Amino acid sequence: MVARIVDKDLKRRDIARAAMEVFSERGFDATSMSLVAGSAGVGKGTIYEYFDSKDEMIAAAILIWLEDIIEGARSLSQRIEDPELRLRTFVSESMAEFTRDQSAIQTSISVFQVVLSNLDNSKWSDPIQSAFKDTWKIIVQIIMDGHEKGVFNISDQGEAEKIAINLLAFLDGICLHYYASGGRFDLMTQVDHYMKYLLEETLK
Amino acid sequence: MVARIVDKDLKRRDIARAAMEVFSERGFDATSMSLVAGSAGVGKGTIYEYFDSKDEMIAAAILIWLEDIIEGARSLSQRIEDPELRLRTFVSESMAEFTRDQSAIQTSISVFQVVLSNLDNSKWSDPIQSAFKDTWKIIVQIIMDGHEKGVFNISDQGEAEKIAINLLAFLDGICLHYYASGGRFDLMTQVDHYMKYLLEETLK
DNA sequence: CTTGACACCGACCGACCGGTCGGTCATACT
DNA sequence: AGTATGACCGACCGGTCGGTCGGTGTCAAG
Repeated sequence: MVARIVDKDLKRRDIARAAMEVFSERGFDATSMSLVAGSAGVGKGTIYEYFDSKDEMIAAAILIWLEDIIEGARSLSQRIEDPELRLRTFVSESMAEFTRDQSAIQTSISVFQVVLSNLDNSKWSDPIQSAFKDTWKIIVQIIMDGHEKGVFNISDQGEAEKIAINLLAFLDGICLHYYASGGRFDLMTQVDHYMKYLLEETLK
Repeated sequence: MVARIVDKDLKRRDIARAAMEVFSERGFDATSMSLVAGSAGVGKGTIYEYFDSKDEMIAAAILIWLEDIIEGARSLSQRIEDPELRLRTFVSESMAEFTRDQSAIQTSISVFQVVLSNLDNSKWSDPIQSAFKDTWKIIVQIIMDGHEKGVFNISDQGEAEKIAINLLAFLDGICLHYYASGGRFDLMTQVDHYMKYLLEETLK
């Protein structure tokens, strides 16, 4: 009765991963589903066995991609006791993907494109927005933890939340500029510059 | 002999302005040329009397839009002697467009989409990149001027350049996050927070 | 071997879009 | 009035893309 059973969820992730790769190379709108199918090594029809539409697919792919990065950075930094080093680690680990190879930045550009262009369709963008919010919460948590340990000097949680927003904004902005400028400056130098003043001045 | 002569350049700007409005509402790829034509109150064919292609049009529209903002902020801030206030004014005036109404932010999202997705075609993105670079140069100039006047304390021009890159990255990033979050925080509060530490700590 | 459930596929379809082009209209010169 | 010219237009075309659907291969149970 039961024919061959494949791990639906695993295959979904495999296709999503391949899709992210092509989308990041050519951009969302410029990438056809046939191309995604070819890159994933499946037929176009098969994709629609695993995803409802092109939009749903890219949204799912982005979510998987984000979760991987955030979870990686979170789990790695959480093992560190010193709040200052923990914050540094979380930031540098979040950026590690981007310093390793250019294509990750192109991927994040696609993410922005999709999140921003499909904003009206909250069905897809809500989970992605909530992934961004998770990152924000982690940073606030790290700062508040450092505050309780007496390492970071801030007035209240509201201050920590503002700092976290600005840090995230800066990180996204610097990636964007790095990419838009064609890599004409050193990414990590700029991040270090920001972190230096954040840790040595703002949080002291 | 000579029939009716219209101001080609003026009309080009009018169409470009209308185009920017539609693109910012629906996104670049999702906006057809017919729609642009309708919004600009001209026929589709007429658009091609003033622009070579859809790409060329959005690139020109972006350039016009950027130049307006930068020139406005530059001319207004340049009349101010005090370097600190001049920098504050340049920043707040650059952001003024965005605080006035949401649609400007949507517009800037379109800008990013286009600049980033068409990067390989340097023909269109070069002038836009150079407009970004102009803004960067203005900020560096303001900081260096303040340094020479003994108001800003920095080590060298390299430091000023790093600060300018980070400031620009932050401004772009915060606009993006503001839009992506659906306006869930106060834009100018966050900008003030950044400027406060920039002026009171980093540049002191 | 037969059967049937299931994963998989790619030819096909209809909608849409960027760009063109032949023609119209208004103007201004003769 | 006649006519030349530039501005304007929208029906049309070639091509593309997201999504569908009927069919094929395969594996396991009977």
